[in-house]
Amino acid sequence: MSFGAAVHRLVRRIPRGQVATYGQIAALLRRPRAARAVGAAIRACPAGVPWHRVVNARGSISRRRRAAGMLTQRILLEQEGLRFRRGHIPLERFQWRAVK
DNA sequence: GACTTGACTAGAC
DNA sequence: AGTCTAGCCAAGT
Repeated sequence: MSFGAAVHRLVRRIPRGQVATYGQIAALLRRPRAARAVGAAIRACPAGVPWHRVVNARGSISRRRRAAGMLTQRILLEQEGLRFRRGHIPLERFQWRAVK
């Protein structure tokens, strides 16, 4: 199974109202230094994958080449009840605690 | 199969 | 507190 497919499978498990970080996803896949590659994988994720629940290590939305998607991500997260404080989501409260 | 490209990160200044 | 840097790694070309 490709790395990308593994990322998508894992992202689908993030519950509504919670978020995970790129580095966290990488670590869960036993590739602790592949955070960047996680971003690349999420860039092309299939429909149905809650890609918006993945944020950077500070709990904020990462910059893209084209900023359009950033607002979309924020809106989707707020629709799930998450609130931004000072430009970021407080991870201590809303980060997904994966079992594995 | 050799570059290039980032939706990354931790650390240094 | 804001920027910069150096590693990193899978995908795309």
